[in-house]
Amino acid sequence: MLYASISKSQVFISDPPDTPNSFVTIQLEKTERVTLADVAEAAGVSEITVSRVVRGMANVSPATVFKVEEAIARTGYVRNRLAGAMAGAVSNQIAVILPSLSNSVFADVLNGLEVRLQSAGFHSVLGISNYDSDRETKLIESLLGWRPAGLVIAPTELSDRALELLKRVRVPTVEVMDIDCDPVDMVVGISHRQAGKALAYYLIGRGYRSFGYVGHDIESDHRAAIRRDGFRAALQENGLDFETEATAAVASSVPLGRELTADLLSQQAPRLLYFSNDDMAMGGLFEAMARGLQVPKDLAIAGFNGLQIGQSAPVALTTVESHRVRIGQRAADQLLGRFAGEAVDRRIDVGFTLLPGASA
Amino acid sequence: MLYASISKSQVFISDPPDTPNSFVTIQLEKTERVTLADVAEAAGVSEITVSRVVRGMANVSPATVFKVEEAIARTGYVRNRLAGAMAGAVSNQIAVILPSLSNSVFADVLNGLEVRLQSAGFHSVLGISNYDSDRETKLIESLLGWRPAGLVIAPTELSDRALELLKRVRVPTVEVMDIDCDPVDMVVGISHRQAGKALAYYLIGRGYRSFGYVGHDIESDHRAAIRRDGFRAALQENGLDFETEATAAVASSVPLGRELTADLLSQQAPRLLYFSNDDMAMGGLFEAMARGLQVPKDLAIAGFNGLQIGQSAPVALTTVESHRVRIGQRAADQLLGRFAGEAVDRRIDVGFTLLPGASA
DNA sequence: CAGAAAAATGACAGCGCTGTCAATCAGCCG
DNA sequence: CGGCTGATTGACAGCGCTGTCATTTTTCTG
Repeated sequence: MLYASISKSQVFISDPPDTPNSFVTIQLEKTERVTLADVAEAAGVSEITVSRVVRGMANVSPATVFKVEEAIARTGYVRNRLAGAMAGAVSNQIAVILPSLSNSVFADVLNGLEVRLQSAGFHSVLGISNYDSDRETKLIESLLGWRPAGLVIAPTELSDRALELLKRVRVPTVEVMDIDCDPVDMVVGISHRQAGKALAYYLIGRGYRSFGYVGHDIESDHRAAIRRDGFRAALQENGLDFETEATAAVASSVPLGRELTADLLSQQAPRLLYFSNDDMAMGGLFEAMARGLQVPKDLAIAGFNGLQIGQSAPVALTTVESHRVRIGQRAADQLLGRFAGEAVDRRIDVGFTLLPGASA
Repeated sequence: MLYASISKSQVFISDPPDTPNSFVTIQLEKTERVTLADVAEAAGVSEITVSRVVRGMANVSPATVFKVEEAIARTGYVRNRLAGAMAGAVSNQIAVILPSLSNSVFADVLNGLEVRLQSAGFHSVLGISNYDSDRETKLIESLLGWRPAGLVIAPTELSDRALELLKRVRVPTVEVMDIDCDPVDMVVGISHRQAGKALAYYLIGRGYRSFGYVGHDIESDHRAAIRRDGFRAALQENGLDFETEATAAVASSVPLGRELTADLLSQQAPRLLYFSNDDMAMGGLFEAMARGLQVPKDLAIAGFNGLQIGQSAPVALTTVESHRVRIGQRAADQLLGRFAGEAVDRRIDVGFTLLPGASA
């Protein structure tokens, strides 16, 4: 029994029956891989001319462009960027390393990046570090192997080896998210410490004096830790501190926020709960609602990120908008500016926005 | 004024003051680009031997491996995969094309993909089609230019040109999300039509007879359209239909769900609202709560996707879990299986799971 | 310990494209 | 109509690596 697959390039053979189906690739045409040379011959011009047409360079006559484009269509040529990048032209790939995609935060950053990069003809090559410094280093090494035009990274903790790699493979690099650091090259983000402090000042100004903290895995998510430190510093400036803390060494999530809030509420709870982010805060809000508590009268809630869903909740979340999409966009702009030879700032603070909701 | 940047490779010059800062790259060492040949010389072996060590091939003696690794460390060699891929070894890049990243649905799929691909040593190269068939085609062309080892696509509408490209650049391809189609090569997902029908059957079985639909841009999101068609087909089998519909030609979001629900509720509303997805349904839930309506007594709500947040809401959402992360993982597994020469199924149905919540 | 098998290592030829610089051609002047 | 300028076009030499096959070295066997 022998039947061709739809792609016409493969055939599955199920005989002999005692062995599992084997997979065979069949040579269909002799003209398998169409190269520049094939197109050049078909068009009656030289390879380099075809190359110029493919790259959209200006110095080719309209008549020749027409001939070549026709030949490309006729031969079914597909540009090989591998060879192009090798031969000296730069890559249009940008390495992007993020800690996680489970949380919408980094998906937002990636989204912002993609919007800008794609319209400028670049592609992202992705790596997920999972908040693991070793993995981050491995990813940098592996991704730099493709000699990307640029690198965007939401760093976990750049190892010495990582810094060494970045130095060797000179590549424009943008660190994103937190600007409270000494960047290797460029950095785009906000000050998470200031974001934490600003929210605390606001809440103290609103009259709150009793605070609790509900957080996820602060060990790995150091930016969440910095926000908490900032918040706490502002409290301490006013002779206050967190009365209680509920944390768990796992990733943030709505159910985790709900669970930890439930734990806290079973004891005597503080007047206001500061959550490590909006996902957690939504969990807290839901738990309060489920218990029939009035927010903010019985329990006040504050988060971080300014997720859309928090702003649409029946009781809008008091939080800090972290402009994640904008961070991605600005990071892309930094790279594009650098490619264009412009002088760009090393440090871009996109700023955060306090969103005074109804929840605190 | 002249100060060196941290990367040691660049210098910012702010003089003369009337021109913007200019950016100058300085050649630091003559041994700029370390190649296999450099390492080979340093280790006293041939290039091909270094290549074997770098690629972790088995047929090199431990003593040689040691020598070479030492030389690599000493010279600071960084593997150039561009050249490697060119010279015949296959790429470790997988092209991934998704319609959007604004919605967590595709971020989840990407997350599932990354988990599997990364642990097998592959990277994703990303493209966002924005539900635009032309852009999708352009992306396919551009990404295939990198001769990736595989392609994963959540198709919008594969154009003839796209199919032609896929045929020419023979690349294992997995279409993801909806399996109600004739795949080019492989497909992994669920039947959105059946998902729509299943939910409708369940709700009819629960006694509901009055239905309304609240949806986002069905024109571009054809999978949402298919779910709606399936839902409606089940209604019609029972002599029912949507009594009202509220849709808007923009992307789905919680605020949109809330807004459209508010519009509907200002008229006489149906007993149950079926939302195009969970984001929209959360908006509906929030609007109902904000109005003090009892869910499901006053208004029943059903969605699609099984987002975590919906399951943590005070009134858990009745919805259909679409196993998005699993779709990503299985898609990766399909590719990895194909690379390993295994015979893999052309169609993988990961199945959906009805989540009977409290909202309907 | 000879001889065969297995393991380790290397020489060589490209992969497909583009940067560089030279060659050719068309347009235009006096 | 010769000579000059600028626009087109092309020849050539790699980019850095790996597949193939040959060669050398080591290990094993009777």
